[in-house]
Amino acid sequence: MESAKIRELYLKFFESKEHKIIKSSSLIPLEDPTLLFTNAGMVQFKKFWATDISLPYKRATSCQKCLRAGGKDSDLEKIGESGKHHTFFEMLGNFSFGDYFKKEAIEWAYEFVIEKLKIDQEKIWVSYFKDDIETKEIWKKFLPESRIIPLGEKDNFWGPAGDTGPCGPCTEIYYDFGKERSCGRTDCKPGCNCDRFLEFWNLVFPQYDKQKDGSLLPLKRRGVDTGMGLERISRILQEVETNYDIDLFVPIIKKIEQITGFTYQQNKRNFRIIADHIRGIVFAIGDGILPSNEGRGYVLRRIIRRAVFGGLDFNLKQPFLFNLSKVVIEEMKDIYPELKENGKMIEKVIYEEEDRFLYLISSSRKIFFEVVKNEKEIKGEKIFKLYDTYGIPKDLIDELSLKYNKKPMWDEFDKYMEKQKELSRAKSKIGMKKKEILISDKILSSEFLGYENFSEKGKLVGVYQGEDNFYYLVFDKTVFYPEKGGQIGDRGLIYNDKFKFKVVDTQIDEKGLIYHIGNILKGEIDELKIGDEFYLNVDEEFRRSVSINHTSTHLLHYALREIIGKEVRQAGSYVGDDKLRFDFVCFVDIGNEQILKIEEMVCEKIFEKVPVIVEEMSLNEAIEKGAIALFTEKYGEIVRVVSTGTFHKEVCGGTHLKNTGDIFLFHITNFTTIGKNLKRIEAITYKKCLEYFSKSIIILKNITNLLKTDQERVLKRTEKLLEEIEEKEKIIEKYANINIKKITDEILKSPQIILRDGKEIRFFYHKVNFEKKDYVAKISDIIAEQIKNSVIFLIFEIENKKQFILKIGDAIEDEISAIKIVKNLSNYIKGGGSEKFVSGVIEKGINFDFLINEIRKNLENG
RNA sequence: GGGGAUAUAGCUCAACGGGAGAGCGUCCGCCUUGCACGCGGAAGGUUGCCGGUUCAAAUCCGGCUAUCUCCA
Repeated sequence: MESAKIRELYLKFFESKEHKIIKSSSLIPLEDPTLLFTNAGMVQFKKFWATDISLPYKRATSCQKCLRAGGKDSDLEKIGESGKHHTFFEMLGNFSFGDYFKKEAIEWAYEFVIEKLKIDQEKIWVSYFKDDIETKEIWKKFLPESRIIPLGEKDNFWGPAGDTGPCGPCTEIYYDFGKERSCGRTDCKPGCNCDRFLEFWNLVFPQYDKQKDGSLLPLKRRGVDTGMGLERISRILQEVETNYDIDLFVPIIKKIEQITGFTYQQNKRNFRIIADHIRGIVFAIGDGILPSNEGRGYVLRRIIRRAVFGGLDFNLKQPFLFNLSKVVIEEMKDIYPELKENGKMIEKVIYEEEDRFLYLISSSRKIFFEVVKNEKEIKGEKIFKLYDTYGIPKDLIDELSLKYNKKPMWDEFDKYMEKQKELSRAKSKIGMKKKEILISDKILSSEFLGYENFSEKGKLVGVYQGEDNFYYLVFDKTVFYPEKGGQIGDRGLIYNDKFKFKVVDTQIDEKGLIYHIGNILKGEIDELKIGDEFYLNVDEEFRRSVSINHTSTHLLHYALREIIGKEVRQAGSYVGDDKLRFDFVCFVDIGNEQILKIEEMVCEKIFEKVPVIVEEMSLNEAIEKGAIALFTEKYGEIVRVVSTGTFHKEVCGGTHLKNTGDIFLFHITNFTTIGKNLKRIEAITYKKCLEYFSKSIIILKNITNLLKTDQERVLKRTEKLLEEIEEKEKIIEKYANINIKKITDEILKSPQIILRDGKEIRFFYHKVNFEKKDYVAKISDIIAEQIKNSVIFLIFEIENKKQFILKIGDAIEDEISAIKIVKNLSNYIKGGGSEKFVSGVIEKGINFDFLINEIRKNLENG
């Protein structure tokens, strides 16, 4: 039976049992910051069990794309050896939220397996959590007790996905490949690590809610959460050896064979790694993840690198992985249309990342030798440096070591690795230290009321003092917007009749506490009490400037997508009161004309006076309505959608204007490329624009006045002037050279002859009138060139500092060291340089003739 | 979020705290029927940004920004 058929049968079967078919959610878990990737079908439904929000449906079924590559249940390292693990896979599941429970779940599962998949009843075994007798009793209706196996917590107590959330006992369904595949032990049964039994469906009965401290609370709504790996069940039904032999993998494997010229049979491990990873890569990029050096992007980068590394054995020496993406997209595009939409981008991203990694590998050899030099045994510290700093893969270190007969000390390496892990764990938890001064026993999150109001009364719930000596005040309610989503924190005043506090910044922590950071203008910190009431007043002008810039940022985002293309992806932004900055990923070149066009389009939308409307809705609804969601910040259950007219919708927590007309003016001040495929636009608005324009105009006027011309001709005039300056500089250079020659000739006339060990030295000294060290140095060069046994001492003055140059001719450089002379005379002159050339400064009040005499003494004896 | 590394000419990179360089590329000239090669010459730099130490900073110190990399 084809995989596609199984997928369809499954969803249809549960639809017939009154389940709603729900689309697979993104690999980025939108509502769960504890989770790196969506790693199970239940992720998008988690909230339906844990909270009591209203349910859109009580039963659901889905085919969910999943990635297990980072975090606690990473399968990344297992890929290749076994034929049953994947980083990317599809999970079929049916779910109940406070509706049906164990009985129906098991009955339907049995029905589906026997009736629809037509699996022989004799082949079915199941396991259950040892304390869950209820489940055992239900299974006894279908299967003999000998094939119903109790297992412990490790195998049959599931969850949670991430650190917290729903979890509970589960029951697993196994396929029996027969005694001949057994390990032979008499107690061989499901849960045994041999090849006889393969688990293919896990039915979880969530009934607990795991808390951050590890305790289990009863779930608001108990339910059912099942997961059947599509690849595994396909393997069983298609009667093939491993997951990699099923119809979903055959085209990929074939394509790899075609590209590499090797066969799957020759190199199963690498083929599996590549085939598995390319699917994960394509789907991850398809969901908007890009390779980077942190977070999800970094995991993606590692997957791509592992795949490329697997391909190195085939001697391809050039990117190949990107060619495979087409196969995956072609195979999956009907079920996951986002792949087709992003097809070209996916290919390009993979190609560039491959190219980058191949470059890293080719430069690794050089780095390797630079670090290990002649050592036979490579110390752990050095291996660690190769791995940690330069990112050379462990396998490659082994390979290079073997080839050049060196021994890496991996035991030592592990110690360094362990140290690094501990350090990261420990440090990342601390952050900025704040000393508690007062704190309410009831820690609640601060309520933000500042979208509509600029002023509000609030009760004090916490006081801290930071390392920066600012005080941090927390209130139950506030109108101060904390820094998030690129928008900077509010400023303003907090006061009552005894106390006045100036807020210079506002921040929020992961619990949702909002800190008002600043210093005391009136009153004493000791007099504050929990529960004291204060007036909280945001600086309205400041807030307005920030809001102008935030709404402008949305317009800029819109214009970029219109003019450059929908594929531009926001990478970060800064929204301040003085300016705005917008970073974005973009694969094409952008010219100055396009920047002008973007600016024009933003201005147009300002002049059109378009209303800006803020609505609240669920995230799914927002996405369905076409709102852009960035996921750089944690979104709550309900999100704010900011619509600018009818043409732009964005999920955004920031503060905005009511109408784009209130921006008045918008001007792009800077456009730069800040990294590969990463560009940045900086812009100003309204008052800053006016300031900027009038300043520019005044400057321009002053320039035209100075150049005695008008605006039209000022550019040409300037160009001409620059040309003239260049010409004149050449003339100056020429005359300087003439002058230099003249002075040089002058100096050459009067050498002092000094005898040193019977050898003649010609000593030249002079005060010269140049204010450029280069010229003075040139004089000494010419003299030294002509008189090989010369010592030249020249002094000159720059900015009231008496400076000198001391130069030694080639013929006597072995006997006389300029640097040594300067050292001997360190009471009078300071400086340094080489043996042949020294420059420096003469101490105040030192007589020239005296100095000459001292140098002469050095030349004679020193 | 934490650690390590890097930032110099259009590109790849040099330069013990002392007068900013090489190779490739670009432009001009020569050679050649033309191309490639070869020869000669020239242009090209705020040494990422800001501050500090010093007589003197590409170099040392601090901060910022960006990139690479490992970890969480």
